[in-house]
Amino acid sequence: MIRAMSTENTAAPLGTPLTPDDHLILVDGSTFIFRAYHALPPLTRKPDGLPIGAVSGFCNMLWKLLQEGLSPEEGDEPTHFAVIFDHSSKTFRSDIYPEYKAHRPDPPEDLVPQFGLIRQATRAFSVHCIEQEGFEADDLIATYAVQAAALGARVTIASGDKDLMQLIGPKVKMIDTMKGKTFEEPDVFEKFGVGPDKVVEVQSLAGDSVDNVPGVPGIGLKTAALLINEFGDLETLLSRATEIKQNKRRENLIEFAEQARVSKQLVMLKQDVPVEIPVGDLSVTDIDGPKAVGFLKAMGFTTLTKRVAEATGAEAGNIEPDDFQVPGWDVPDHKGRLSENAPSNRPAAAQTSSSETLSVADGDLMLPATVANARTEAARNSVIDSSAYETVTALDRLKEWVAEAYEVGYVAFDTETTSLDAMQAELVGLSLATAPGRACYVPLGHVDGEGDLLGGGGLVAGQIPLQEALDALKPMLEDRAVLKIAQNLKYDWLVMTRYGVNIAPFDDTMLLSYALDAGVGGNGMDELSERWLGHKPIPFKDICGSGKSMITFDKVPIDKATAYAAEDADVTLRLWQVLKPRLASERMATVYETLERPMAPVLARMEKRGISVDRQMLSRLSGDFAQGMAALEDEIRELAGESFNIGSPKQLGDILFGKMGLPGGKKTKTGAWSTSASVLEDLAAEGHELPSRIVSWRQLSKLKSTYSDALPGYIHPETKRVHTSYALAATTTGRLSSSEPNLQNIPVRTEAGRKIRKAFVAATGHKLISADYSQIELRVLAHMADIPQLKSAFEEGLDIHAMTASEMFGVPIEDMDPMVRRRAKAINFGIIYGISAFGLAAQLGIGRGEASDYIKTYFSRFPGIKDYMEAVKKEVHANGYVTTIFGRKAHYPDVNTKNPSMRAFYERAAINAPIQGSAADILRRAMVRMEDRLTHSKLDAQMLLQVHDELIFEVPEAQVEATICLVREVMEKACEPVLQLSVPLQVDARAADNWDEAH
DNA sequence: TCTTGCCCTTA
DNA sequence: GTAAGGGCAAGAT
Repeated sequence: MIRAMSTENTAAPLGTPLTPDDHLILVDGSTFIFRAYHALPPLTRKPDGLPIGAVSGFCNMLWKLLQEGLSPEEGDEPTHFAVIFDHSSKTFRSDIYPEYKAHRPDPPEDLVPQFGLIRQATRAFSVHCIEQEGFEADDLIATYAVQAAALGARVTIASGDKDLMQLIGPKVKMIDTMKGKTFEEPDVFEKFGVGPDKVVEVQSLAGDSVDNVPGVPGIGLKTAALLINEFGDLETLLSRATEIKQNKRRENLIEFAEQARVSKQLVMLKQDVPVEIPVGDLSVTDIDGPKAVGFLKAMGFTTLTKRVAEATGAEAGNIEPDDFQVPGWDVPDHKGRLSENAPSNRPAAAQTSSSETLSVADGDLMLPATVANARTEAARNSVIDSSAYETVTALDRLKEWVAEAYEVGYVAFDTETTSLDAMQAELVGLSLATAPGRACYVPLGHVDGEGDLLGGGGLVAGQIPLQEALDALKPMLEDRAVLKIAQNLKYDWLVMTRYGVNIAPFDDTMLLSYALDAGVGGNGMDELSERWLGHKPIPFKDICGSGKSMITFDKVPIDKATAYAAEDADVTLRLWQVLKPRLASERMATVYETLERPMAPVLARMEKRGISVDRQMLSRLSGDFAQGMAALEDEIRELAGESFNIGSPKQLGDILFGKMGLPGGKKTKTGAWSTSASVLEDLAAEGHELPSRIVSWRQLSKLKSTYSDALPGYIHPETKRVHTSYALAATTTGRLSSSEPNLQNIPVRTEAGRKIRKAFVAATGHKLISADYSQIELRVLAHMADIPQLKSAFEEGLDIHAMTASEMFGVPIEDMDPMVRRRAKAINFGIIYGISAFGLAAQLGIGRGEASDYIKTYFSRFPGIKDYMEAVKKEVHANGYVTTIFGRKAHYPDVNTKNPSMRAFYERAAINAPIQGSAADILRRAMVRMEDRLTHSKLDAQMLLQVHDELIFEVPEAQVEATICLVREVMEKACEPVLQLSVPLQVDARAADNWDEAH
């Protein structure tokens, strides 16, 4: 219903003064225009080339305001309503201070022709459209607001401009419709530290860089509020400035007193504009349906036309579109010139470097940072309405969406399926978005909720047949002219490739976020949406439930599915608009384009291939482990004198440290005695039997539950292989992680553990090749910290730990005592981990003082390491992040905490990140190149797994030698050509029938 | 039924 | 001392 325009509304006759029963809404047109412009894709235009993105956004916002009003309370309908615009940029303020708003760039050229259209739109909606020469919209709003409030009427100002907050009072509130936020007196206090009556005083001191209001140098909002609260107002403060204690502040207040006074005149809104239209004349009138529809049709806003026609009862079919000329819009000329950049004419532009995309999308005149900031601002201010999406049930309609994707040049895309496991997931539907708020859901596989034995569970009627939909979508999804935008594309890529669709090219908002903000927070869609859009998307739980009662997406009613799924595409598109421009402005485009984006399809293919595991072997192992555990359990029961749950650290602690009275060592963080392996081993070394049995039992228990029992459950029913899932954006350093199952922690250290590894086997006629970097992190460290001894040791192929020991303790490398080498090895690892005496002592089982001495010795022998560590610490404290050799950033936002142990922790992490992260970058580079190199060499080897410094391939037996050779070359030259590492990279590679023997 | 703590596996 | 994922027990809900 159209409350504001309802015919029941008893509008006051013209000229009648307002009464306390009246409610005036004043819309700040300028705020609306700029937000509408930045919220929508820049290239939205009519077929004749006329840009109309801002007009569209404005109409939608105005309609929403008219339809919903401003407040949920009944009886708050406006009796008076107007949209106020700026007339021109020249006002009395530029006479006072020529620089006022002078540094503002001219409005973007594609916005200019839209100003007039937006005024027409306002009138088409039968809304008063107010502007007056010589005055800003703010002054008109101030005048009307003050007049109305003086008569006792309530006033609501719809704006995002904080300058208007000075008007807030008992009768006047402000609402930011984009943020859905209302501002009343307490909110002003929160923002300015003073009440509305003092806002002007504070602003005149603090100034405003956006409007070029100078203020007083060195005084910001906080200080200004402090001073005004102390002195009352600006004049009092200036006259008593000599009393200020802080030297600089006092001097500035005296020197810039006049500037502050000018600032006050600039920010103080004029409340006595001789308005041409009296406030009483702003009463609401009924909307003229046909008039509004005529305008909307002329603009080509089909959705809104339909809505307005429905709401007003206008017969849309019988109304001709308005026919009008836009002043200053020379159609042929602009069309011809702009079409160079028009999406339909740039098939190759879809996946370009981000700087090119920017210039195409936003005009050559805008700096990347300007675009990025504007997009961030616009995104935060936009509103997401998940009830406004379209459900596509007709093939023709789907084709129109596809056509729109071609027209725009990009489309946000998301799949809905029956499973989180991309290898098992069946397609249930997919969603598309071509502009913020413009999204749809295409249901394809929804079934009736009653999937019982009596039938039911059949496809819900009215869905496009799956194959027809895929046929309509496939060309677009594979076309290089359309950029596909997804959140975690690897998932959708895997699902779609199983339906014969190879998505390309693409952008991935999760990877954009990761390249820009690794370590800041999560990169999941819900979290990004809250962070960047201030919007919490519908939780998956609300749609499908959770736990045992969780339903698969195909059982979700289509209307609910549409709200959820289309919102995902909408949010993804909006996130892309915010994040993509930041690549250029923050110089992270290369990282994203070489280390992140290309990894998604590479990993997807690895996951799809999977690896073979020997189910029988694992089953036998489980039996063996169970036997071993049972034997140990008997012994343990005997030794403990009672039966208890060995898997419970709590019960074990009671037995060991309570009943048996053994000396407890470490405590856990909850204050309980630790029963960790190191504690138990210490007790065992003192001759206690029970702890050593526990250690053995735990080892078997771990191998059984985590590996031999669990792995067979991951064997895919059709491929008969195990398909892990790699997370590309889960670590702060740039490493991958693997889960379901985690194939990056398959045992290797113990004999029993290696039996698990033996169960990973090559297919018949094939071998597994394992190729791993030798000491890659120490090599990276030698390069980055520029340590001569380390570099020459690697150059000469020496045993690096022995060399370190020799350097530190002055012993010859030949016939070195293994204990001495072990100490040096621990120190080398410690360095990589951001060494502490505490940690080294724990590792080597020595005293803290001794460990500290080792570290001192190490630093004196390798002073470059110490310098490097200090430099990294300085960097992370100054910037909040550190970088790898290839420019990846790892953020540590909390590194400046005052908690000394937390601070030390973040510092160690920051020292480790460039080392671990650079090594991860090198692996990524090798992986991105590997497939092409294999193909070009006519090798059929398949990359299956990555374990941080190791790659596993499956290779036909006849190609083993050639493959090892090529793999080694690609890996060892992974830094080139952009970088020549100052140490050689060395790769060890072997082939065998199973992973254990290949390793 | 979900979350936290503990412990263990890898690089 | 760095970076991860996962199983199980026990406590929280």
